[in-house]
Amino acid sequence: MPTTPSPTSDLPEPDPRSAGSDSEAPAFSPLYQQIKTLILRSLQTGEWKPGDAIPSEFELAARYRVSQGTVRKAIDELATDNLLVRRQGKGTFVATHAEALTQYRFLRLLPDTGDLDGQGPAERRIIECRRQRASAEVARQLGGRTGDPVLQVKRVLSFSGAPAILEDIWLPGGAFKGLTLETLSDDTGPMYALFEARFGVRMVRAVEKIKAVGADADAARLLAVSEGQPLLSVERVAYTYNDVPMEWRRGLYRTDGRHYRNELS
Amino acid sequence: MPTTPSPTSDLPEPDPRSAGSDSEAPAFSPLYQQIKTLILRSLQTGEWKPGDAIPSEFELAARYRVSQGTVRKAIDELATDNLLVRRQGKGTFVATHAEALTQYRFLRLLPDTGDLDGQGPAERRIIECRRQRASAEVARQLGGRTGDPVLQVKRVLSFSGAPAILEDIWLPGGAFKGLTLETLSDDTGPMYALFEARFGVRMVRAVEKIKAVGADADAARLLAVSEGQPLLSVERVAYTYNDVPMEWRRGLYRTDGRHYRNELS
DNA sequence: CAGTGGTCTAGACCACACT
DNA sequence: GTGTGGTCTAGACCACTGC
Repeated sequence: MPTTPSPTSDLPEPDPRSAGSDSEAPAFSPLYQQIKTLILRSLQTGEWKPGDAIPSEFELAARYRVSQGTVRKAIDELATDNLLVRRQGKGTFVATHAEALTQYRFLRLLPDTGDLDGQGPAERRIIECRRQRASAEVARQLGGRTGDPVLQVKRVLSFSGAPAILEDIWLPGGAFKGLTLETLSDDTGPMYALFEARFGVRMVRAVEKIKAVGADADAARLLAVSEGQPLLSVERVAYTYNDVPMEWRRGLYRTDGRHYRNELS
Repeated sequence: MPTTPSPTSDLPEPDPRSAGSDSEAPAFSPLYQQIKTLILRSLQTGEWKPGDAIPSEFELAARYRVSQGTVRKAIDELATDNLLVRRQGKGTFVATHAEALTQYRFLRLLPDTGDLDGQGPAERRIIECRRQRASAEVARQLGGRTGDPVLQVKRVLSFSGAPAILEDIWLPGGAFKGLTLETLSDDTGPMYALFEARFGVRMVRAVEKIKAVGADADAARLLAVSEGQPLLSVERVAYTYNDVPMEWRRGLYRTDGRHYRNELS
């Protein structure tokens, strides 16, 4: 952490409270919301990277010229959104997929028996990894245009030797320059952790559409089931900061002996 | 709202701050957590019912002999858990399933096309409604004992005349005395709203296990699909306040033209 | 010990709803 | 206007971490 306090140029925004004139409709926004936006911007630009400690609440308060309590409220909300992690006595850190506790946070497939998590990390087998042009469908999901360069990865995940998940993954080519079959094969650990470490892309949020489908010939072969067997189809769009889509994937899950767990509230 | 301030007997707990003695390990718990527990208790006992306004923050502060800010923090957390709803200028209200915005909050089946919600309310057809003894499985899910009285409801939900969901629902008999086929048939609107209004049971949280299965003969007939067609199996345990299980249900969803939507974060 | 986040308070003022 | 929740501040003190 720098010991020198931030210069005032760190505060491009004028003090919103000075806009005390009774003008028209200034679209009131609470200070802490604005602070939240500023912190988000620093996350997005990579000023603070996943795993890093961000400046202390008092430092940020000085930098943004607000009280510590206001910074606190902003951080509170970012922490409940899982963008930041607070650790008492140590500091506040940028959340990451590279920690034991938050690993596989987006993988909801669990064994039916036993309350424990997913029987250790899965074995990965890459079926395909190639660069190509986005189809209309892929482009739409990734918020790009048909023909944009994209990277397709197809892989099978197995638990204790038994194939369980077949995934087709599309990534925007620009953000993942240099991602190759070797990069993926050499890596152990969650794919999203690799994305953070190598490409500075942190997945923050995802939306899934789930259906029951019958296995087609390809899926049946790769998942070692008979054609037509019911599989869970899980379509996911994953987003980085500020709701920018960065991945589209379709998974086919075998759910004999396993289930997709979801919590409603 | 009562105009008389609460007597001190409303505060059975001694002021936790007076425990200043350097005793062993007092299991430190923040004041606002304790307030949260007290509020939860009033929700559980029905002192404040779904839809009711709870006392203002200042009233509660006086009642619990803490500052308004501390009550606020307690309410904040209960509000983010969807147990309470804040409405600026009006008050804080006990959350309910009987409002347009929170209706069908636990029903995640949406049409594939169109971003709008579930094509209007579903048509309900009750197939079965009978009292019986809990099987070992049902008893385990409801936290009771084999042989306990339970109520089973079996029904089909249709959208625009097309059957989409087949549900088997088990409820603890004690809490739902007087629930009959007529009660269910006469009611329009969400089942969980009926539970609140008639039995004072508010569903707060639920856990679902999702699988892909093939339709059996019964399901095929009731959902108008061919036997073996892939269906989404959604097993749910729903809880009231304080994680008391109050419902176990298994749904079979047709997912041709619809999907189960889930958000990860 | 110093530095960090966590709790609690008290008071001022703003925004919104109702009457 | 009155009463509600919503924001912001300033300061005191507690709890945890690591030197």
